[in-house]
Amino acid sequence: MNRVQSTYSFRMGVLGAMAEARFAARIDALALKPKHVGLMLALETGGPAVQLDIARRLGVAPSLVVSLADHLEALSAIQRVRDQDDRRRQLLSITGEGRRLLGECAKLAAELDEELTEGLGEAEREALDGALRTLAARAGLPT
Amino acid sequence: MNRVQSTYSFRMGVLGAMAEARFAARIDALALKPKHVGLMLALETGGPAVQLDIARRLGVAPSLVVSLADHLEALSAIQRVRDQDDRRRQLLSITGEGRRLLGECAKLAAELDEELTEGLGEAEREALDGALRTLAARAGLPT
DNA sequence: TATTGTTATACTCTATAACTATA
DNA sequence: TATAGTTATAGAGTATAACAATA
Repeated sequence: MNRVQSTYSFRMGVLGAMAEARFAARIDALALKPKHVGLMLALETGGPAVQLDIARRLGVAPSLVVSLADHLEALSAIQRVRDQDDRRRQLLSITGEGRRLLGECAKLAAELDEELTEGLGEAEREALDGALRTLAARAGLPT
Repeated sequence: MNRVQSTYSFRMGVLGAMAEARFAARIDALALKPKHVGLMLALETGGPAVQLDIARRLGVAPSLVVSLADHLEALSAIQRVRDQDDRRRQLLSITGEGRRLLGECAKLAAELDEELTEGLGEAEREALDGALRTLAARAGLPT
């Protein structure tokens, strides 16, 4: 008989929520939430973009991008530049401070990785890494 | 240089949120949310329990257990029985209907697993399964 | 008229605090 | 007085809808 708790979906959902909660706790000191990191990451890897594009890439409502961008702009982590050819558009781009913050986040995430994968052997850890990389790429996450 | 997007924490968080959202969409037709499944699972694997214990095991507030249990009771998926030795306590236990619903959830989760791991080779899939099983056990998830 | 961004509003999820009943 | 459960209230996060500026 199949059991819910032995599916990839269930374990991934629960372990993923744990990982996100603990990552969120760590970046809280930087005044960031996971979604802010996602937005900065989209700009870093995809280059400057208008808000509606970001909303599509992140899979969130355009109105949410407004508040995320407001917050990041207040932190000087991104810039909003009005497009002179089409003045309705705001071009978002990451700043040096944004890159610095992403670096801090990377450090914290790497530390967290150590804790989270503590129970795994080296081979198991590499296998997990490989599988997650494949799935992330297939899901369209930034590489 | 370290990149956020190549950490286990980041990938796990994003992929886990995707998995949960898609699982939630599938069980919606059964009038269930992921937390309802978690509660039934706790009763199925741990046996009958009082509400405060469930709250601790699920890591949620006792008041949330009330509404989750109300809903599951209305579906006849669980039973609440007043403890005669200590009439403040309600003993929650899963019913036949609850087990049937868990079976449906398992079927839906297994189907979803197929979709989610579509891009993986057999070896990669098994490696992922092994690593997630280890991590789930270490995190105290039901086995 | 259509589109981009913004603001106003509402909904979902969940926690904290106040309350009821039992102990 | 302490504990189990419940109800009332509040906050975070996010979406939908109305709106303003520009095309």
